[in-house]
Amino acid sequence: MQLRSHDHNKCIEAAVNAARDICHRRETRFTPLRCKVLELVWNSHAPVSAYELLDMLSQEGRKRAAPPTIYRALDFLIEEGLVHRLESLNAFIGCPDPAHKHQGHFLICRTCRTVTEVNDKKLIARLTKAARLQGYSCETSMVEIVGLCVECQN
Amino acid sequence: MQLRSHDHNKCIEAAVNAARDICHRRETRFTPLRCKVLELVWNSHAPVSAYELLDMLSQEGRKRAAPPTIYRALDFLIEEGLVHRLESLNAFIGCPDPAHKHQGHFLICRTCRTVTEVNDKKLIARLTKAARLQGYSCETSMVEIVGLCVECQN
DNA sequence: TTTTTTATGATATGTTATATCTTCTCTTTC
DNA sequence: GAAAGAGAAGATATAACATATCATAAAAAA
Ligand SMILES: [Zn+2]
Ligand SMILES: [Zn+2]
Ligand SMILES: [Zn+2]
Ligand SMILES: [Zn+2]
Repeated sequence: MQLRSHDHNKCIEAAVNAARDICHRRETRFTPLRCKVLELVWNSHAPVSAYELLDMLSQEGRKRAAPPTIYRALDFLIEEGLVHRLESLNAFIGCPDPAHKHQGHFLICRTCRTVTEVNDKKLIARLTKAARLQGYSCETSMVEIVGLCVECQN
Repeated sequence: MQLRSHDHNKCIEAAVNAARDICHRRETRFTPLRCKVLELVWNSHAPVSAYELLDMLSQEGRKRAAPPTIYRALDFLIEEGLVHRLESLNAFIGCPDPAHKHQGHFLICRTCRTVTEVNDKKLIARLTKAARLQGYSCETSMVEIVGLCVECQN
């Protein structure tokens, strides 16, 4: 999914609506703070750090929040599969397909920082196999591929 | 490569000898400090953090070193492919095959913390393909798989 | 030897994340 | 509706991870 020009408000709205729906079905609490943080995460298709989110939250008219505020909200959103953490960037990004829980795998453009989530069955199969060949089980897998996106290759 | 009982001094010695050799061929400087840090990284087959290395270094009779000391040594060792960084653990581990530079992929046991490096051709091929399917190039890839090692499955 | 380069030491600070205790809010029970 | 309980958010402090910058030392080059 590339950025190009698109109505990003729709992206945000869709993400929030999906989240509300999912949490309602699971009977977990999609509170105003958690909703606000999810919106902020979805401010762009680029990953955002916890402290950037804190700054954004402060500029929303609220009084300055402390780090635990944002980390707790992120913990919830990650637990519900609404947000993923990018280990190599210490940053967070909204999941475009939160309905079914999964471990996200990511393509990161080193130039424009756009991140695309992939869900490649054959890749997952190969990860499992590579582990099994060494006698390991594969419970979760973190995959972050850095390269150039379509746009930046030109 | 599993741990079980083995003569770990041989592991350390082999790693240091290989490093000395590689740096000599490349005409890069395998200084006493860098050698010491490599030895400390190889103290076990589990990942070790930068600050743990600092503590270990202090207990070697040297006066307390400052963080840049260890980070600079690690930067060198990583650049030379002698050590890899585990992004999801903020930790470092010795490379068992430093002769040929490569991006390491890792199996991490969530119980005993043992880490095994894998170099799976088919996995690398699939990572490249998954990226290309989205129009991305694949320059480097971080793969960290968490599960249980052979020992811990029993 | 003098100059230049590279490595290390030292100090300060920046960035990311968590522990802990308190307060608030909402729900349940009486 | 009041009391009790559970979960969320606020507040404060601190831990854990990492880098910028300038000074000094050691090694290599001229
Ligand atoms: Zn968008
Ligand atoms: Zn996802
Ligand atoms: Zn060993
Ligand atoms: Zn390796």
